[in-house]
Amino acid sequence: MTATLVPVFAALGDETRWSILTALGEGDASASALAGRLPLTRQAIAKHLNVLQEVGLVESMRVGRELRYRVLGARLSDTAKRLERIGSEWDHRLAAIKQIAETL
Amino acid sequence: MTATLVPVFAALGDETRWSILTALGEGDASASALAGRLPLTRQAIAKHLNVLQEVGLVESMRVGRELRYRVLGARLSDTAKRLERIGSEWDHRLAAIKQIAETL
DNA sequence: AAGAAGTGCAACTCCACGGTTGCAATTTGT
DNA sequence: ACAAATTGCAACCGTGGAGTTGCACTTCTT
Repeated sequence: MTATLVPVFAALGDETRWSILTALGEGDASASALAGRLPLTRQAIAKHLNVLQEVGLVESMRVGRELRYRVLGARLSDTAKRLERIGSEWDHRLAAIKQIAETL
Repeated sequence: MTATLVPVFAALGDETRWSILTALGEGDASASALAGRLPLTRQAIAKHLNVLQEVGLVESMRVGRELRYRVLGARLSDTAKRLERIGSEWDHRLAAIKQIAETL
């Protein structure tokens, strides 16, 4: 469930994937439905949705004969928190190093 | 200065780039110095450092004949904040949509 | 002055990724 | 039972990114 961080960033590092996410933000939808709104083939979209699902940014559920997808905003918030932590730790470490370097 | 968000994620979506960042976390270093610690050519590292610099995750400064790089933790924190925002907005929107759907 | 250390640039290979097309399989509605 | 809608799978193509090698250029050091 808690996919490692890097693949999540890789998934978010693609413009068209964001267009799919924002399109999904208008409401849950299937790959075919999204293909109607975006300049992409259904299959291309399906591939992207798989990527997004594998890193937990999206979840799917069957509704009759269609697979409906939903954005998981929580995953974004979670990722953000982890990134924030790393960022602040980095600053602390750099500050510590600077201290040491200056006291030499 | 404030590079668009997506390229930053693309830069962070690479395992070896993280290894470079963490290596840099031990203290500022040049591409050649890093090449001594990582299983990569100096040129490969230089390319990655360019990518990281273009999205503002790293800054460089000349010291004699070498180019020394430093991690910018603040950029990570900044990116995290923006991501957090997007995530929460998403949840709000989804909640709103759910409301509407249920009151139909 | 000369060699060592470091950077910059260019060309090349390899492969993963985004995208497409085509067809089979499943499910729904009438 | 049949046609339409939807998904699933596989093969294929093109491009860009990661990495390497090789060489020229600059800058220390002695």
